[in-house]
Amino acid sequence: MQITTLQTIANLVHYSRSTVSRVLNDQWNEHGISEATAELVIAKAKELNYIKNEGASSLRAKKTFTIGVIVRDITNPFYTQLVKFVENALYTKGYTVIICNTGYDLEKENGHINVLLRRRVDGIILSPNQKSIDNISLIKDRNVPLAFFDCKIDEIEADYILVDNEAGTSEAVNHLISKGHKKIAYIGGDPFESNNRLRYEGYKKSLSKAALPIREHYVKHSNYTFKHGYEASKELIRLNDAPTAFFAANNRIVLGAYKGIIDCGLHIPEDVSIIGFDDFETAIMLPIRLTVVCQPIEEIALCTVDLLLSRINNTNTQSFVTKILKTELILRQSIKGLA
Amino acid sequence: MQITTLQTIANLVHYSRSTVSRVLNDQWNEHGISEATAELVIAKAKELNYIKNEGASSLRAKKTFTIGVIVRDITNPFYTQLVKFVENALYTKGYTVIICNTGYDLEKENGHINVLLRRRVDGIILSPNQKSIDNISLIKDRNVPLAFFDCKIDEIEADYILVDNEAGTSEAVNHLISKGHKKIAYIGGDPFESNNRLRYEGYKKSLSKAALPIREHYVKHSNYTFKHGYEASKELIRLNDAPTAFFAANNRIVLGAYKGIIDCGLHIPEDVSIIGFDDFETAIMLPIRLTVVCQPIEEIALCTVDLLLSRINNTNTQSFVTKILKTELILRQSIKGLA
DNA sequence: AGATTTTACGCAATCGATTTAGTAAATAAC
DNA sequence: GTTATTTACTAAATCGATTGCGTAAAATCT
Repeated sequence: MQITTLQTIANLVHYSRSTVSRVLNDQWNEHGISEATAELVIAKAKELNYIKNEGASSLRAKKTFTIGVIVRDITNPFYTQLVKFVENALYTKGYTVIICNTGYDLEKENGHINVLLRRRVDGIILSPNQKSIDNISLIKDRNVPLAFFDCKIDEIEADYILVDNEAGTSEAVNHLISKGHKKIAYIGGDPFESNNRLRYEGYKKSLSKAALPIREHYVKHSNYTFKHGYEASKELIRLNDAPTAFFAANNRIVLGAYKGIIDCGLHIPEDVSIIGFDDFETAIMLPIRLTVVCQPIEEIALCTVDLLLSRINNTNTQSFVTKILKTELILRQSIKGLA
Repeated sequence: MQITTLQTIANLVHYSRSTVSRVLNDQWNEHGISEATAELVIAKAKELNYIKNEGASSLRAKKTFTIGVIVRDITNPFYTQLVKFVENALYTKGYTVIICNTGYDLEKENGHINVLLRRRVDGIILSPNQKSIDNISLIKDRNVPLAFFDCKIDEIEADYILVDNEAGTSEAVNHLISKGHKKIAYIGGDPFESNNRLRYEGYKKSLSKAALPIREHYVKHSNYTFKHGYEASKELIRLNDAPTAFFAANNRIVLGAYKGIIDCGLHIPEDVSIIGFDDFETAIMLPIRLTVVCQPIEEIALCTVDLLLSRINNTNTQSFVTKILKTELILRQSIKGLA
């Protein structure tokens, strides 16, 4: 049993491929094809259960209606959500998405990028990484439309959709200060990553503005992991002048810190207040619901998709854009006011 | 600036497309092409930064090295994990994955399936749904290799990779019974879904075996949501003869029930014991770590991929297979022994 | 030297859909 | 009764890579 092609239909209705193609693409009126012919073709196509071969179309059209989305850890709920919204938005616009999970592995990132290029995707969305520079240049060299979200790489000029990390963190730390906290720790991620640097800037600015000292031993950079949050919080708690509040730079760290605090036998927020960057399901599931800085994930996704599509369709001719979205402070239960 | 094709290279090195193709596919020795020619071609390809157009290859080869994976809710960590492992396994085998999230929307499922068929994917992996039957027949009608995981649909003969829901639940309920519980509630999902039916069977069998009555008001079927877990647990707690232990049929329900118990002012496990189906990150993040029935997610993913690829490559000629994997009971803190 | 084999390639069809540039036949206009 | 126009299509090139079949030229054999 052969697969039905345009030719199959053409042979059976005794018209040419061209005619069949035009009918099935709803262009028959514009090409002087009689309604009777059109109906015949459509009926035959339905009868044979014809499904167009997108690959063949793409080859001819030099457009695949496919977008690659590369994230580092799809199991991180921040990315899961992002991917979900991106997929949905692109689906609505008629695009198919190839989601690539690199697991922080540069080799795999490289492999995925090569696959996407071989498949001639119309564009790529990427949450970049300092170390990805070489991989990214593979894309830029090919002039494949590219949009970054989540994180900025200073060395690379491109379209970025970001959130205001500095202002978001400042708002969080200001909130802690307004609640009477003076000893505030910063448990951060990768010290070379732009998000972390900006969040740290926000932290420092808020402290300075309130004339509070920035104490180095209250600052724990390392990486965005549960483990780091866990260990850092334990170390901080053991200090003689232990901080009364923790700012945690992402969803993983905040969970680790939460657990670290509990495991030390302390209570949140009575003994230690905690606030995290990123909102996520578990944050409201914890017995003490976490106060967090929430990123507008859906908005990030939609903006990124819009921007990328505008590049693909050449409707946007301005030079590179960096769009910075606002975060939202969500007050819940993990912060206590000090007397 | 034109994209480099085989023709571009052929023109520059003054050999035919065939020769260039053979060289770049490492078939030059088998076709009597001299090493000098091969080297020249390879050098020129590198110089021009040639990247093969997979679409064109696919068209010719009638094989796309693409697999569609359809899940209902990619933000459910169970599916996120599954998708991650599937993607990784297929990546290793040279396949690209198109992940489709339907959000429990049959229209969207239909749309996604049509996209996958138009793209001539080599196979589809699907977590099915009673109501998906019509959509699934679109795939079966086309003879596209298909593997199901997670859930069985009795009406459809196909390859299934499942877990032993009945035994897993039985083990969980037996554990509760062994800890002295006699009043055990079942908070379930969709009563028409095979997983839920089997889990319920396991529940009933364990009770019967222990000569415990099956009390209807202890059984709350509805759907696999947080909300259902939350509400059901509250209703159960309000009963005069409230159960001492809850079995929750998935990761969402168990979280809802957990929250419901806490919100009623009760303590886990002192006042109520709870056990859930599915392990997930939050389960160990909760202050009382949840005892759960763990599904072997990676194994499910690998088995499904292996089975699907064996169908695609025709190395497996046996008729439909249903593979049932074992679950594992993970004892943590949410179950208390009754005196 | 002539026959045979080996070396080193090329031609052209093919995959399936799209599109430009036509053409034959019917109808209308003058 | 011509010419112009409209109607209703078609042929063939194209997208880029692959492959079965074929062949010229060089090398080897007898």
